[in-house]
Amino acid sequence: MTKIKDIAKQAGVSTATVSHVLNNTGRVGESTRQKVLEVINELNYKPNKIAKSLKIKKTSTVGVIAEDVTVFNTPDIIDGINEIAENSGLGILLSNLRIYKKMGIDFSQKEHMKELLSIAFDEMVKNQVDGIIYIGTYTRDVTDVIPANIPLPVVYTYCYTSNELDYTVNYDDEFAAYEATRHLIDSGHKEIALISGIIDSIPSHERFNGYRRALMDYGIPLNPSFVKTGDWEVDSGFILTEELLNLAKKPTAILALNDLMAFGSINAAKNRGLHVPDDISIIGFDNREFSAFTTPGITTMSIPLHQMGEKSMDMLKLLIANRNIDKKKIKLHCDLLKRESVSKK
Amino acid sequence: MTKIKDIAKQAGVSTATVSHVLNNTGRVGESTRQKVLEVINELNYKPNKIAKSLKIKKTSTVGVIAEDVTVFNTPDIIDGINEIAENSGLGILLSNLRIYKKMGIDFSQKEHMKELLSIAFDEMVKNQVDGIIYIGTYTRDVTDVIPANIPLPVVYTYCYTSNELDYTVNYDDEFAAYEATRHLIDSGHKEIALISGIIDSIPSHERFNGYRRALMDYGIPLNPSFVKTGDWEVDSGFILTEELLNLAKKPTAILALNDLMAFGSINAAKNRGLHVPDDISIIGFDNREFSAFTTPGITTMSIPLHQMGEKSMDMLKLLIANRNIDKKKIKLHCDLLKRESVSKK
DNA sequence: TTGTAAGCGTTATCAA
DNA sequence: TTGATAACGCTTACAA
Repeated sequence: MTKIKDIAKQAGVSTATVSHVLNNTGRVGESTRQKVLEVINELNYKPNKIAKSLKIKKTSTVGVIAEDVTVFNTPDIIDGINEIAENSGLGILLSNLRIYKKMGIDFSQKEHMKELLSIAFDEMVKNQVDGIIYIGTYTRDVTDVIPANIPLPVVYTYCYTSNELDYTVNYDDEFAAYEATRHLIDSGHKEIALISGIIDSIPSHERFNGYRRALMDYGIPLNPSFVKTGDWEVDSGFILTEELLNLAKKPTAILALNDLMAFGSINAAKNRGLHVPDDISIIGFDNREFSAFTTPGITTMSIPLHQMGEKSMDMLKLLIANRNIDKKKIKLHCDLLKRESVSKK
Repeated sequence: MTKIKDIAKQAGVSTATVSHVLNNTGRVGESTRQKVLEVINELNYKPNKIAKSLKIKKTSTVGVIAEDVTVFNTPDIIDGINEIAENSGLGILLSNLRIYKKMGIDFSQKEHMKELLSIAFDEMVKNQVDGIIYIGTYTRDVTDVIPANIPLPVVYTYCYTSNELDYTVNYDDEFAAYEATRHLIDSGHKEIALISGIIDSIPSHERFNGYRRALMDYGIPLNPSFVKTGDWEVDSGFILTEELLNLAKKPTAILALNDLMAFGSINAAKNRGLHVPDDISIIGFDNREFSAFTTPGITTMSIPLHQMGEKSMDMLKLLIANRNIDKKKIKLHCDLLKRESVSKK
């Protein structure tokens, strides 16, 4: 591999001079610069970033620790990170924990998880990355599972931390659910049921609050028998919708807190001979790719994944540059994506 | 940041000794080893891999250049790469070209593309990765767009190269189409139409061959009016299926060469009042996530993405270790995934 | 078994 | 405007 010394020799200058033309550190005569550039080109020289990093104590690469790249939210977040990184000359060192593959969504294996995270963060430190972005797979509190004393700036996205000093980028669950509910109300619905995810999850909680607040704002009493608790999976959407449809007073619309359950919900309605949305409107959450392909297509809340990646990277850049950050916790808005599963009442 | 020198001083030994216990380079007394380990732990020392890499001229990280991480095939391939890398202590430096975002599937912008690739590969070289895996977004020949003289081992996956010295990992399009067609034949169909992708694409070509060979093997004459050329998008599946259904002699089954067109095809059939699969069977290709959520679920050929990642990484490891490789071109088999869009005739 | 010291390819200080 | 050289943190002869 050709190195700076070779260039220097060939061009008849010192390594210092070569380094200066390479980095535009100024103070080098035009003719010398031309000569050096020429030789660099001729020998097809590529500067060794490892050596440079060692010297300047900065790698210009950021670590991205993803709990699982195969989960639907992750690729778009990474894409957003990339968009900013690319424009800033930053590289991405990717660590894929493969958590979903290794332990499903059973986050109770805290010790195992702690171990994995500890290794992943250590690896980033050893590789001297300038900062780290952590991408969760399900929005939840990761505080008791992340290592203590990480000697680098970290931004957490698609997950929370209970430390108010941590930097996080998320979307606004409460507001999104409010908007979803409001869309149903705007469409003339008053009997609006809710199919929630597992009860002790942050999104379930927040989204329920949004649902309730929307009903209140529009003077619609919350009917407890309209609130069902599922487990985020298709089957629970199906089963709970059947329960809802067995009620003496049936809902005219259902807010399912994710697209998977919305899909189950649609199937249950169809199964009862009901037409969606003519007989009953159903709205989902997440804007999973498949929700454009169901019959009918699912009206849903779209999570700003790409933007979450961008914001995370923006934040991390500021942290790396040691600049002041006004807001440590960012919440982005979701967009209502209208398809065919909701109609006017 | 604490370094080897600090450990040495604190433990009262030389840096050489510390290095030896760190790397198990043997020849160090048990009591000294214990003492050193103790100090390392106490000072929470993390070896600087940059310095190490510079010295040993090996980074133990591989570069992954993905044309677009948001395209459906890429995350699973990366996951496969990761599984092997993780077990081998290899890091992943990720370069996301974002090609789909930047130029759609218009691969005619060769010059722009060449430029992007040249930068990406150069960046990997500068970062001294030990080898590179290139992940395409659509199976095609990338020969005239990849840089010349890459001074590192490279494995190409989900794309081809016309250089017989290059290493590639792909799936067997011809065989997969053969299997798909055979499944239709096994189900009693004889009037089997084909909706192909754009004509000058490798998968279209190969899959057509598989379709033809299956018909031949089972003594079914190929009916030219049953062969339609689409563009991989939903709409073309819809339109071409309408054409097929307007034929005097209609097919009883359709092989759509991707799930998107299969979806369009199903919609066209439904639109004509036909029931899928009772009136007409439709089989897709790719096993996109959404194909489990359509009505009916799409029977399709599942691409071994994860395994492609694994094989690519296996191959790259051998190349890095300078070991002999018997097969430069690997083709993996796809699996038939039965859902509800095909029935016995 | 342990220590000394050169060197990996850069950058940057200081002197010329 | 240019060059000589120490230093970044580690590994690894080689010597003790």
